[in-house]
Amino acid sequence: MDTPISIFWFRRDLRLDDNRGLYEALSSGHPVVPMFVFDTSILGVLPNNDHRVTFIYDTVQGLRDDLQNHYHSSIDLRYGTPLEVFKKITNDYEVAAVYTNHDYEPYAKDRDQSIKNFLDVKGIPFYTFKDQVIFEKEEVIKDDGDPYVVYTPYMKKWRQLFDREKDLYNYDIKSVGKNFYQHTRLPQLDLVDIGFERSSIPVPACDMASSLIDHYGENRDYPSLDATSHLGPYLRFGLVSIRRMMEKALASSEPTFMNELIWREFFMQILWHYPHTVDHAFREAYDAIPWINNEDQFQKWKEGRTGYPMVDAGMRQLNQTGYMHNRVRMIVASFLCKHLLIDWRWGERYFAEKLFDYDLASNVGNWQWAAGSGVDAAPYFRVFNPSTQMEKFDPDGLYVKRWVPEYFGVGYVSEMVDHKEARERAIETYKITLESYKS
DNA sequence: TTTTGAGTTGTTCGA
DNA sequence: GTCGAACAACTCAAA
Repeated sequence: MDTPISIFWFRRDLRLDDNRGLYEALSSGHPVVPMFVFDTSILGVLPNNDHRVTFIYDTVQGLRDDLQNHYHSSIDLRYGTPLEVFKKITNDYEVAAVYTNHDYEPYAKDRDQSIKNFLDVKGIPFYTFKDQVIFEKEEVIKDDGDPYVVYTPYMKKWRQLFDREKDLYNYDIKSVGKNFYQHTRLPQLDLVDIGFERSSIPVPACDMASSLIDHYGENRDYPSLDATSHLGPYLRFGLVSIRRMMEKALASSEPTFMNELIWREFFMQILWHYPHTVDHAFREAYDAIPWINNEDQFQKWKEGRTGYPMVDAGMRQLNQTGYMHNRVRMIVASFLCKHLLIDWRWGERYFAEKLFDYDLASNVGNWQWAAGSGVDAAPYFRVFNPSTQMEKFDPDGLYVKRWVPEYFGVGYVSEMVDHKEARERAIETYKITLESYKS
């Protein structure tokens, strides 16, 4: 084809509405070919019935339908490494420019740099935009230019900047939608074509009702109420826009929900500034902790057979649904790191395998928080008591009953470790490690 | 440079 | 059952 076109490359922004990079592409003059790459370097390590892949696949199909029905266009689906795909696609089309949105993870940064280098040689501009956060990279920093590593001052500065700028512009493509490349017939890719089969685990439905946000702070800690939004997967893959979510959060006088959105950006900027925290403690000394890393115990934790009902309920919910209530995530994480003295990276990797809303920055940030090794982390001597947590946050046992019914009947396993002993062992281990590290 | 106040989400113990 | 203090010490942010 010899008509010059622009490519819009979808990544973690799988929506047509209020998608900045897409809007910029459509406003640029050339017809826009939307494209998605099923990246073999990411897919290669996943089981062939991975539930996130099914979710992404269905979402992309939804985009395809919308493009067809509303814009007489389609989406160009590709399979391979991004570099292979760009080599091919620059032969298939006369590409005038490539548009996409910023992506901040270490892999994504390298990937985009290599694509930029490739396109540079061909003289094709590569335009990228901020879209998945309100503030990125170095936009929220201290007066001396350093990044924040404590949440509260970061949040205050974030809100200060937000109050001043409050840029919740809606990148509405209605007026430029005619600039999609007009082609309704592009080859279809089925799940089997990318080496996958359909997962039986459905994505949790998303709830952003104002009533939920208004009572977020008071209800969110009770897993049986299910009073959280399940927004995670939708934000993770960009089915919803952060600007629209922030608008909703802003409409409520209850600050807790918005704080959660700010935590997301806090951890993203931490990962941006300190990429080594992906597999190293933010606080160096904590890398010296002599983890016990008992494989059998790890297995019991994964399967939800620890003998602590709150821990087991959480792990079973995770295994069966790809989701775990936030309160319970803290409990199981604390249990793994402190009670079992198993390396937080093991837990982090397991969550990565299972969570629908898995996001590298948040997952690493929160696991390091639980382990005590991260930014603004829980102090090491703070050990969650899984029984007390159940009394406080699942007083009627409704959550536990749902996932661990035998706890109220017969056949429930006994506690794999004694709480008091495990707690003392954890505090002692941390204490000795940190003391010897100093000297 | 120095100082000061503060820091997501807890638990245990003793009064 | 309820309440407040101790836990243990450090680092960060900002004045």
